[in-house]
Amino acid sequence: MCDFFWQRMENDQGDLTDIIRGGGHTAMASSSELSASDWPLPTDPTTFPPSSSSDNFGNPFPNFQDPLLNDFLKLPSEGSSIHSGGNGVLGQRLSGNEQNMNSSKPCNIMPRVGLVPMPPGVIKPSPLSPRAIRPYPVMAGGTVGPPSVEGVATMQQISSPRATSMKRRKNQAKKVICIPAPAITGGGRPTGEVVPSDLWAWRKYGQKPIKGSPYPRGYYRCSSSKGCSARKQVERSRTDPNMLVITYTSEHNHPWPTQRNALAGSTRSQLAKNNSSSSNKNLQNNQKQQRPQQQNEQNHQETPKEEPCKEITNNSSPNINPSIVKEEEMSDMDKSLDPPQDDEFGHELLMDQYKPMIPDSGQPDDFFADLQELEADPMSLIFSKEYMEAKPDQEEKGGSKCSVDPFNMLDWGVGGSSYGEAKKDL
DNA sequence: CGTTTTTGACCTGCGC
DNA sequence: GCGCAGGTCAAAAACG
Repeated sequence: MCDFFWQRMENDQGDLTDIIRGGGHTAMASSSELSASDWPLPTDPTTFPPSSSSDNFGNPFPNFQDPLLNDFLKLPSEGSSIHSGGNGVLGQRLSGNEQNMNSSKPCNIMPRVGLVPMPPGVIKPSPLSPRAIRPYPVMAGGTVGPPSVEGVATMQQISSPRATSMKRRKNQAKKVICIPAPAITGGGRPTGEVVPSDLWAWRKYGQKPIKGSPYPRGYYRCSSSKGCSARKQVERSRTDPNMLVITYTSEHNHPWPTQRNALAGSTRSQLAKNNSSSSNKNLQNNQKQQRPQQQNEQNHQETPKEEPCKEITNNSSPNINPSIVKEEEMSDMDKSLDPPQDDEFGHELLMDQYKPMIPDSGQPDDFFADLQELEADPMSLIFSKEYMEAKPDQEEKGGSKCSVDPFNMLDWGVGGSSYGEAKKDL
């Protein structure tokens, strides 16, 4: 399965632009605060080791091997990642991200994944941007740089990193993922701030309005590891606000979820959002000018990475249609792996798949245990919540198969979000 | 104290 | 060569 993907990657020399689209965006378009963590994004945690072959180099995510990821990246049933026909999304050029959105909404069970090859020969060099690395002396020398990233050293040796990075900027291998985005509610203004979180810790380092798009694009850098050059851009589809276009660039050069001790900043907004409604603290926060706008928005749509867990935890996820979820997993997860036989939400499945995959993550044994605990409810809960909110829309929209999609993501979500959550807690 | 988010400025690539 | 657009930097502010 993922093999296919990887193969393709190799074939294409990694110069791929992969577009993975989350299905049923419309459904997801709930007004709820979809937490970032709700979105399982590709993570290449586990195998991050330098094992990556040179072939993968061009591939921003050569190391992706974790089940979740694989699943995430898994190709449509046909297994043809590039097929442009199926979902309106597939086979479309990256440059036209948005265009992807335009196309009809995928209604098949595995519509979410679409892969688009980048022009061959484009990225052989290194997807890494020297510039990106610049801040990290360690890597700058090209000596300590992430072993897995061959190009890193190379890139770094280039003088005028910035210039270099720029040159490669456009040619840089990217992986584009389209997922249903939290709806912009309450006339919320497009901020592009709704960023799904994945297993990695991302730090936002910039935001820019994109011409032609009412939604700004957020630039995120992996903060899990200082030397990590992994980056991602998050923006809403101009054509379909309900869709989030996440573009991953470069790869993580460190073992997965390095502890994210820095909750300080990250949690801030989330908590604020969370509590904003109820706690005194919130009042304070609200009163504080601190990103008032954002908070407001976030309350509705933003990505409270941990929020979901906390708030939703209590809600059992009756709303989630297990069958749906399962279906999802069957379609995705299963394809690559054994049939999910897990709890209703397939948590176990994910967990199982995950654990083994994270050999040297350096995470404590109880790491997963904790994750599982966190995992148990949160995700499903989150989604359930989402689902509830989204449901109306779905029905309104005709209850097409897509309507169910919100949960198509569940399979990833379960893994991704929960892990993300867990990570944070760790 | 360490980290994140925000945001204006800077730099570069690209098209004309 | 110029201007635009995109990507990144870095300082300030805020949070736990």
